[in-house]
Order: sequence, then structure tokens, then C-alpha cells
Amino acid sequence: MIETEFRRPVVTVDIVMLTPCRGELCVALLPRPNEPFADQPALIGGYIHTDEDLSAESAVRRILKAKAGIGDIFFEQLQTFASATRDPRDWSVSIAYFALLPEGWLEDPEGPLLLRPATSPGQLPFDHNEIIAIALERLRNKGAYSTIPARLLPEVFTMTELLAIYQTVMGERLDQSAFRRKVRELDLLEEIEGEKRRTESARRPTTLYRLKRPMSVFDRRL
Amino acid sequence: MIETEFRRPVVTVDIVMLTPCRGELCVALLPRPNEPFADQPALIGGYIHTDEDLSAESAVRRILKAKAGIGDIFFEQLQTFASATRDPRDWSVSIAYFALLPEGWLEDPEGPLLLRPATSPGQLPFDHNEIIAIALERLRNKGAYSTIPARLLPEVFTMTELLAIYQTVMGERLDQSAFRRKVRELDLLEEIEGEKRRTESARRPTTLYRLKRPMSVFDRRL
DNA sequence: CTAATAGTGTCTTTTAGACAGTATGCC
DNA sequence: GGCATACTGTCTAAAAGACACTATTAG
Repeated sequence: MIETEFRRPVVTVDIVMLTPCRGELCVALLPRPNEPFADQPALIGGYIHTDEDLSAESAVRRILKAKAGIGDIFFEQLQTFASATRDPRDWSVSIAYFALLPEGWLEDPEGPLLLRPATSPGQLPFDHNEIIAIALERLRNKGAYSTIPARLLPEVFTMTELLAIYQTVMGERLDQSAFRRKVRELDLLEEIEGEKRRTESARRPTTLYRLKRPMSVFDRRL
Repeated sequence: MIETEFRRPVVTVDIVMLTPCRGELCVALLPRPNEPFADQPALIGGYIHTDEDLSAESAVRRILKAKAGIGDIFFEQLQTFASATRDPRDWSVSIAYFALLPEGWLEDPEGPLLLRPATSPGQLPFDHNEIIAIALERLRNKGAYSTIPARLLPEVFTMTELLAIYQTVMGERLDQSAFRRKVRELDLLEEIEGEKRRTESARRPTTLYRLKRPMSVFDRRL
């Protein structure tokens, strides 16, 4: 049987960009330039440009660069939202991604980007609230079993900062001693020789670490 | 800025249908009716019909019914494959799903469906080998922490069958005693009162169970 | 009785969690 | 010395894994 050609859906990518701010996870939003929902904050996203994007991932990189001025950042495919009703204009497919950025890397007070608490971003257009909720759930689920949360920190960090970011991601208190033990046993970190840092409030200087591998997945829970 | 409209990619769904056969997991393939790769076995899939499908999930149900004669079956979104090169004809988006079916529910010797070992399905067109590999990995990862593998069994099953299907999915031997203990502690199963079954070879009749909830996710590993 | 699968009990090792205690260095 | 944070040690409890043991019933 020969399949007749159907009217094609429109295909976009949407990016849940998460970054720590004020002790919680925030999502970056951008006021929409056009109708529908013009001027309302929404996820960073855009059409796939079939004439220049080689893949959905390339489209994500292009859009992050163009709309948020960000290059070379961790992102991962989340889920695809595809239905006749999610966009009032047309049958629409959104390939959703989540991206992680260290605190402060986004703060351009002149720029149009908004940071809103990820758990309460306000009411957003389309199914963007649902997409953010699923992104948070995914980050939580994968977070405990991988070094993904470390992508929310700069390359060099202290054990306390690492613990804090895991707590933020997981939304629960973790025991410091057990956390250090597990990190040691899983051999995740490389100590930065000789270097120490003093925080403003701390008396004792603290050891600095970086990840041994850009990304580790494990069986045990951190 | 107003985004010009771009030529839209073609959007399909592809389904990795897995079912136990001959002690391992097999994937259902269908010879392609048209070019490209006409007559070569490939994943069950098809275009999204924007005029009749309300969502990608509806398209999956429609395609499963039309191409494999299957209705009302467990399936879950896997990942979306989207690039300029995966289909020689055009920029193509495939929203991939994996589906699970009990052993024997597919065996229509007259039908065109083929069953091939999921770990070695032979060389398939497009990126279908990669999609199957990712489906298996996902099933393995989620399998240990959920009752998803039970969707590969009929509604009523014995503890030994459940253990066996988890072993097939996980690709490792599991201790029977520990398995029973965990299943009991997690309170997953409902005993079918009074009913017992004798298998051909077994002497002692065995208790029959069904899942208490259609789907459970847990923290512990089964 | 034996064979064959169904199902239980128990011991050891590993991992998690709680929490108290020590270490360091600035004031 | 006091304070605040960095880091360690130790005890307990929960879970995982190994494996031997008992139970049931057809033949």
C-alpha cells in the first residue's frame, strides 16, 4: 500500500534551562516575540530549520546561541510532546530538552531572560508548565544516580557545594558524612592539588575538586 | 523578529515491539511495503496523520492496530530521533516508542510479522538498529525498579515466571529467595485465591498472582 | 520411595543513615 | 580561646546476596 502524503506537523525544540538561583532551581524564560501569546514568558525554543540544522541537537545549540547567547552547555533530550491541540495554530511536535547551567552564568540584567523558580514558574503558554514539571522529575530521578547535578556547578567546586546542589536537586536533606563516603567510594572526584579556597564565612579553607569524568552513572544512590 | 516558515520535516512514529520468545527478548519487524528499503524488515511505524491522529500516542495505537492487528497494549515513549540524514528522502523526525507484549500474543504464522532476537536483529534500515539498542537499554534500566517487565507476561502468572522474565530483561541471574522477599515487601502482587496451576513438568502446583497495580515504580532494585 | 519444582530460613556482606567527635584557621 | 565551617569515626539498621533447607505431589 502506498501511503499518501499528509500535511506535515510543525516541529520545534523547547529547552528547559535550569540554573540555581537564590538557593533553589530556576528556569530561564523568554518573552515570546510573536503571537500567539506574544510577550508572555515561555520556554526558550524555536522551529527546526531544515535548511541549516543537521539534527535536533544542532537546532538546540543554534537556538541557545541565538536566543540566550549561550554556547557549549550540558543538555539532554527530555521527551517529545506531539498533539493536534498543544498549539492553537496547528498540529505541533515539540522535542523538549533540559539544559543545566551553573549559577550566575546567565545573569545578564540587560538581557530579556527571566529566571523563575522552577517549581512555581507562573502560568505559561502551551504545555510549558507540564514540560517543566517533567524536566524536574527527570532531573530528580537521574540526579541521585549520576553526576548530572554537578553540571549546575562551575568546573571547580567544594564538597559542600556539591552536597548542596544534590540537596537542591533532590529536594531532601542528605547526610554529609554518608555523602562524602559515597563520593569517595565511587571515585568521582579529582582533588585539585595544593589549591584551597576560603569562603567568606568559613574559617578553615576547603579542598577543591573537579569531576574525574564529565559524566558518570552509577547504581548506588548518592 | 518574525520567523519565516521553513520547509517542515516529515514526522513518523516507530515502535520497538518486544515480546519473549524462545527464552529471550525478540523484536517484531515488518517488511517495508515501499521504497526506500522496500521488502526489508524494519520497525513497525508510520507517518503521523495530522487529519486523524489527535496525538503521537493515538498514531501509535492506530498503527499498531492497522499494521500488526494489536489493540490495547503497553507502550511508552522512548526517544525522538531527528536529523537531516536518518532518512535518505528528507529531514526526518521519528518519535520512537517501545511496546511490550506477552509471549505468543503475536504469533500469527500467516501474518507478515517477523520475530528476531532483540540483541541481534540483523541489519536494519535507517537508524533502526540504534533505536532497538536504546530500547533494550531503557527497558533494562527501568526494569529493575518497576513492574514494567510484568507486561511481558499474561495477566496471571507464577512467581517463577515473574522471576524468569526479570532475568531475561536484566540479562542476569537473580536469587530466587531474595526476589520473593523483595516482591513480598514491596507488596506488588495479589494472590489469586484458591487457584493453583500445575505445569507439565512440575510436581507441586504453584500459586498464581496478578499485579496489584497496573504499574509500580520503586526505589529498591528487584 | 524419587524426581522435580515450589517455597522458606538463616547467615554474611554491603550499604545507608544518624550523629558525635575532631581539625583548622581567622578573629 | 571561641567560633564557624571542614572533615572523620563509629554505631546501628536496612537491604542484598548466597545457599542450604523444607514442602508438595505425580508417578
